[in-house]
Amino acid sequence: MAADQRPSGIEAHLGYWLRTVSNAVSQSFARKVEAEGVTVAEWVLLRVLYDAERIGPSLLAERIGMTKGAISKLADRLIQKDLVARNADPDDRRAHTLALKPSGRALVPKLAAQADQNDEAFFGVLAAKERDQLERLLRKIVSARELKTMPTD
Amino acid sequence: MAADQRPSGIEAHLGYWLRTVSNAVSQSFARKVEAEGVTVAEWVLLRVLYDAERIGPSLLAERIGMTKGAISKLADRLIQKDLVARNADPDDRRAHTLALKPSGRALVPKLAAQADQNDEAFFGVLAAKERDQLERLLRKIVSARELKTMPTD
DNA sequence: TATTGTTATACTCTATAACTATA
DNA sequence: TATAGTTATAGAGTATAACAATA
Repeated sequence: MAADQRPSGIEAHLGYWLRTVSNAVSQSFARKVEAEGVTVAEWVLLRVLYDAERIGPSLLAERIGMTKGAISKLADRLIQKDLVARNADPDDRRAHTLALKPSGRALVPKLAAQADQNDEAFFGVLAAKERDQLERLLRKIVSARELKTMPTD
Repeated sequence: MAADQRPSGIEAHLGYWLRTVSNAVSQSFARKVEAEGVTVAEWVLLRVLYDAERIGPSLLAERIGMTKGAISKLADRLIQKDLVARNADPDDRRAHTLALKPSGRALVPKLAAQADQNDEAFFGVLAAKERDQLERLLRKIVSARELKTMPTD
């Protein structure tokens, strides 16, 4: 115990390896979808809307793990790109919903294909069994901490 | 093959899980070291300097996986905080080196302890064997791609 | 008063590229 | 010309907090 007084190095932390790989994967994906004019965070939002049909910023924020303010800004950009529409909620006049426009809906499969490719490029070096392991371990951490990526507000 | 035409969802990608966990770990760490007045990137730089003694921005950039410009800005902040010193290189008058000041050297073990704590908080739910597995898988991806986190220039 | 959502502000991280000073 | 490093600019992502409208 007294033998090693040196502070633990960067590489001693799983968090470091995670950050290294995650940054590389996200940046590579960002470059891939840059041509379509969207960012990583925008892709996530678009993909969620694809399934959700229409959903309000608050619920969306909770689901994606962002603050309401961040969703607002993101939505603004996507609306400006004509990919998403912001609609009034007839029941609650404070509330709004977000939904894909046809151009946005058409874009999602293209982005999904690029996400598939990107995943393959990075995780293709792992055997199928190893990929399952990796996913299992990551999910285990997520569910243990009830992660939503970020504090929701 | 024709059965599933839906674009793959967010959760189908390992990159998504990686990003979720990585962001949470990094943000948690950022909050922890906020009290010491440093950021995650600054911690990495400080820790590398702790071992390297003195090293120039270019080599540093390559080692950490950042651009020279990013290192410059980071160094400026650390110098302003009196944690790091910038010294002229006697051999090549274009070159500089960076080195920890005593206050910076004293800070590293504290930060390392918090990094240890943070790692434990997230990865403590995994068994020792699982942690080894996770590290092995991440390292495998890193070495397969010769990752340096970011394009170096 | 509490809630929904927007807006304003600020800071980190990153990139690209222009620039300075050497070599 | 090439290299070491800085500086300038810009945009994404995030947070916090103030604010307006409505409940």
